[in-house]
Amino acid sequence: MYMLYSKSSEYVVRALVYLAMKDNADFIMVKEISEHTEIPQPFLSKIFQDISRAKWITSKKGKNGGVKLAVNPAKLKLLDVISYFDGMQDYSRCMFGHKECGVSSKCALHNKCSDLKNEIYDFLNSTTIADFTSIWKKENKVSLKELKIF
Amino acid sequence: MYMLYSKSSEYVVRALVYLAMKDNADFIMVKEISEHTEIPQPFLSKIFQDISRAKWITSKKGKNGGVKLAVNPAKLKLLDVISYFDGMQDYSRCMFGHKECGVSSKCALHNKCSDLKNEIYDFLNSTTIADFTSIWKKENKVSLKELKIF
DNA sequence: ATAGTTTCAGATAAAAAGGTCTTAATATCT
DNA sequence: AGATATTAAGACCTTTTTATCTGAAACTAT
Ligand code: FES
Ligand code: FES
Repeated sequence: MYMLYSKSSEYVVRALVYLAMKDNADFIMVKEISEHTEIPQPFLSKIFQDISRAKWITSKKGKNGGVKLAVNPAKLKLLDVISYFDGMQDYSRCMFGHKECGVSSKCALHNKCSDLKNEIYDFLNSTTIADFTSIWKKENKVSLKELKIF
Repeated sequence: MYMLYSKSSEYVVRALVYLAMKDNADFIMVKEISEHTEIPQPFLSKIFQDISRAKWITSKKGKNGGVKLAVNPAKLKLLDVISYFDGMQDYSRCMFGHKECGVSSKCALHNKCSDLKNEIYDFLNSTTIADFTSIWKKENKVSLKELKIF
């Protein structure tokens, strides 16, 4: 199955959204996140190690330890998250690698392809982790502002 | 790097477009296709074996042998090609696998996500191999009708 | 201090994707 | 018939991705 990003990217988005929905005062155990997001725990640990290096979270060992967001989720763009794990895509490249297309002339689909790529890019570039949380928060009877994170 | 399909799918689209642009009277050597499309020859052979089973091409061994389209490229949808190699995607699933979303309530992005997925789906479902050939053909001073394929 | 808890770090393993090679079969040409 | 050309088939290899395991380090509470 192929979508726009790797499994690691999907997982980390899911995990970060979970964190963004919680009160950011306490550290949250990887185990808890793993259970709620259905991400294999050892794999999630590894992913958190990675983004800990990127300073998106802070972690604490030992009792009452866990992980906690270190950045404002409203500033964490999907594009950044995905690029961090999968590398930056070349959105100017023809989706099917026809290299003749666009050089001296264009295929009939060139503009249609570009439009689609642009929409994908814009979505990933304009969407943040925080964007996913809004309605869910309401359901949980907690609003973003009530949480006063950052 | 992650796009919407596997390398095999990308390759086969490129190869099929190349075939669709040629006079369909003769068999064309895999080697020639490999060189023009910059697909590793042994890998391309393998792919052709696959789509030969699917009856999209016919092949002939021995001198003057090669491969040739067996179906009208205007009937070969990208979605079919990609599904054949990568399996059918679940376009209803949340892109990030948040399973709570959409059940009792939706996240703020639900509609935006759905729109994007739909556009991807529509593009793949409405585009055929033949759609890529039009302008290139003109460059090569050969029109689709002149070729009289099918 | 000590015991218990939890992440850190790195090694390792399993699975999937991408790519190559070799031999056999088949067709054509002379 | 024999030589040559070309795909078929499948085994094999490599790399990347996904996932797991283990021991050490760090923190807390008692
Ligand atoms: S062939 Fe890809 S955009 Fe024209
Ligand atoms: S969380 Fe994916 S569409 Fe709402």
